[in-house]
Amino acid sequence: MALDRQIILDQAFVILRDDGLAALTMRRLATDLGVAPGALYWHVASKQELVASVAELIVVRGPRPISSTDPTTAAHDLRDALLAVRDGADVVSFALALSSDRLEPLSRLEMAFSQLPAEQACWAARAMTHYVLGATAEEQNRSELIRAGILTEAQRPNDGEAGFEFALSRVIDGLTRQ
Amino acid sequence: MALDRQIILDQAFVILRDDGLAALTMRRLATDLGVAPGALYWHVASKQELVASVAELIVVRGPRPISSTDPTTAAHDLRDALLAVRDGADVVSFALALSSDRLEPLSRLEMAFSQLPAEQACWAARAMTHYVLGATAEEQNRSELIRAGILTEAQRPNDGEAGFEFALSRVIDGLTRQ
DNA sequence: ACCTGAACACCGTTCAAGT
DNA sequence: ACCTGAACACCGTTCAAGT
Repeated sequence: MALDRQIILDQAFVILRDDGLAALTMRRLATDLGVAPGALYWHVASKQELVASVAELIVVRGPRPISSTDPTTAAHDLRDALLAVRDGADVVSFALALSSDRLEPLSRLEMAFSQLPAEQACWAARAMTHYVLGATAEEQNRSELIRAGILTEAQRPNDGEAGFEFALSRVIDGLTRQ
Repeated sequence: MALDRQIILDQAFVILRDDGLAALTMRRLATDLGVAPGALYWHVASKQELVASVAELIVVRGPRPISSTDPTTAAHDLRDALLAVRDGADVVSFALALSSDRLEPLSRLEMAFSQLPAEQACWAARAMTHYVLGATAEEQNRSELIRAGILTEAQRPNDGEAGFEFALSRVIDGLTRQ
């Protein structure tokens, strides 16, 4: 009882945030909710659909709402939202292919490039999203591998922050120049 | 018999190229090679390590070797190598976090930005790689979802090629400008 | 309408035992 | 040294049957 779609999504978000994608199984989710695994399928079509919905939560519940006016701010907002959840970038990457429309904070992102013709603004927003997702995914995947004892802390390139800032400003410069 | 590491990697590459990441299981691989699943573990440490090694093959066996002089050419070379294998972008993305050193065609990519100071050249090469990986992964994931009947052909944004070209030239402009 | 119990068809990995 | 057989501890998903 008391089981509904929203409760399932909330708990899935918590599992992902705290324990990562490998821990987000239908069985673990069911156990946490005190229910049989099959019960979930009354409220959710499949694990794929569930993960896509959790991706929406990641992007919506970030530390700051994603700016729709300034590209640099928006990129940082997105990045911080991804970093707040383990494997956040991988999850949002996947959801982007499945249902880019439903990730509305990301589709609104083209408004930050409104100085460009509409079509180019869309392309620019997507390119910036791909860059942020790619860079953040590499970082997070590395963190997971370190946590699993497969990589050592020393193998992490310590340029992380500075490299991201440098490339981000250059990429945005290129995308917005006339 | 006649089983060795290279034969395993070759067959894994073929499975991935033709049938995608979901089909690349240790059991399918063993069956194709006419061997018991356990036998693979004499030659390969884990599935993770195997997939990382296959990522190397993807990048090395592309239609054209990846240019180490011109960024635009290099980006297209990389993209075409990824597109030649189902789920190629996802696999290389993962391998990048695990062992960026071993993907030598990608680490050589910073030579295409040798006009920049060494540190910035490295950052620029990585940023371009992240962009190409992100853009290609979205495309390929969408293809997989269409093949699975979850998405329809109509839901694919038809701007694909033009959007990639536009953003790529802008991104490279930004990364290489003084 | 909503959930349980139990099954189906899979996974990656390990390891004694064989050759 | 290299492989088999068989198991272990999992998966996602389905579906009759219960309430």
